Amino acid sequence: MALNVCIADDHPLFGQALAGVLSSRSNDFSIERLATVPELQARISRESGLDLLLLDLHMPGAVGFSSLSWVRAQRPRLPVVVVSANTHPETVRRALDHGAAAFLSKSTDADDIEATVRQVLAGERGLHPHLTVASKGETLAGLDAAEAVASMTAQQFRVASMLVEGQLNKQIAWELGVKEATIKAHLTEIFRKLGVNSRTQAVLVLNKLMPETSEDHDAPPG
Amino acid sequence: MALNVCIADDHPLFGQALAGVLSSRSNDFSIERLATVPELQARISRESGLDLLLLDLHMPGAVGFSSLSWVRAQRPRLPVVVVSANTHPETVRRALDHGAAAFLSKSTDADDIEATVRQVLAGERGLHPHLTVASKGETLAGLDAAEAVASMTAQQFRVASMLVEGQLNKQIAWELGVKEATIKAHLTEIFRKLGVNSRTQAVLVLNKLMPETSEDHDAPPG
DNA sequence: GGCTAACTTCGACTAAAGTCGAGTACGCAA
DNA sequence: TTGCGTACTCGACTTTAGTCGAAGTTAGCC
Repeated sequence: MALNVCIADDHPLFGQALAGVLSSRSNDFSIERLATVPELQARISRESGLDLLLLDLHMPGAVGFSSLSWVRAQRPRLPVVVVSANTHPETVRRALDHGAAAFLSKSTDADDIEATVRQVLAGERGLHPHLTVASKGETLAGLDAAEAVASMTAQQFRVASMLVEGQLNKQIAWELGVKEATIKAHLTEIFRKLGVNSRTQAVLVLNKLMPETSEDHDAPPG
Repeated sequence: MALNVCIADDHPLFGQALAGVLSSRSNDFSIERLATVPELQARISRESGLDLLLLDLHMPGAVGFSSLSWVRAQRPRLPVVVVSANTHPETVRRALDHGAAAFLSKSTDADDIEATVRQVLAGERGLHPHLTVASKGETLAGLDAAEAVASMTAQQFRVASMLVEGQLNKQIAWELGVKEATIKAHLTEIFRKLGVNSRTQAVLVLNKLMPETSEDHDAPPG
């Protein structure tokens, strides 16, 4: 008996390649393809024995994990493999939190894709070994840097602002009227809050939140 | 005589599909594929008559438009078609600013891909009608840095790429198989080309030129 | 007053970054 | 061949960055 696999992806070439990988390796697979969220909704509502869904998170009409959440609610027993180009650990974790059976990077090669699909069809729930998942605790690595900035004291914020302007500790110390050792101590604390361990990494994180702070360093966060 | 087309994309399935589209429609195409920036650097440095390069912006080792800038500097007469899943008008405009001959969305279907490739090979420089370009309102300060990046040697480029990932000199040295002193010497030269005098400032300049791969567009389910 | 907690400051020390000069290797032109 | 330029490499040295422990300050609280 054939296994019914549905591929939901709006990239024609990729979807076709994905279908090709599966169909070329076995006659077991009966494959259908969808390219939009409305199509997906119609298909899922129809309830005709799907065995597996390969779901792209970024289809037209989909926002974040909305399509995954919806499918999981409609068909709790239908295994869903999320396929995404974004393999950020946080994204992977959230996909699994939302009930994905597995997570495939779009960079995965044919062999690994087939292996993952077969594992999921066999009832296994696992992660591709190449991927990493952010634990719920270490979320500060991502955009939650904003939280870190918000937790800074006024003086730390000033130091951070001058840091992302590329100033030396010596210059920052002069402007704030303290010794260089003091700036270093502030920076150590800033690094801790940002979850980094070097000035370079801190600059990279902060630069996303503070693209260009002007001359004014007197505005600590609320 | 065959047309030598090089596909640089780290997604095995997509790259394969792309190659399939071209080779299945004509015998004119001689196609090679690369999956990483180092491979690309080696191939471009080798100089053996390529007619067209299809370049994915988000390959491992590439940050932003760095790979495009570098290729354009090395081979000004080699037409480069940028292939990207990110079709934001600003991204499209900057790709063209950096010398891309055309811009293809990864959602483009086979017919349009073939048409675009043939147009570019025929010497035309145009944009896929489905795409829009951001108006040239803001002149990116990054274009100065783009020049600097373009003037970098292959090794300097590798060092710069790892620099903007927040790696220590020690780590960069280990990955490139040289002593830390060598990395420091490269960095001194990189700083000179960028017109800065510290690692922090270099990161800030390079980070504008390389606006970082879109990390996370996801929102919690609502 | 005595106590706690958060913020700030700093010195001494270790680690990393950055500069300078020099040596090697390769291609290229006279 | 010799000579020249470029890219790459490295060691020795100076400067900057970063950690750790500790102390002064302020405010609130019993």
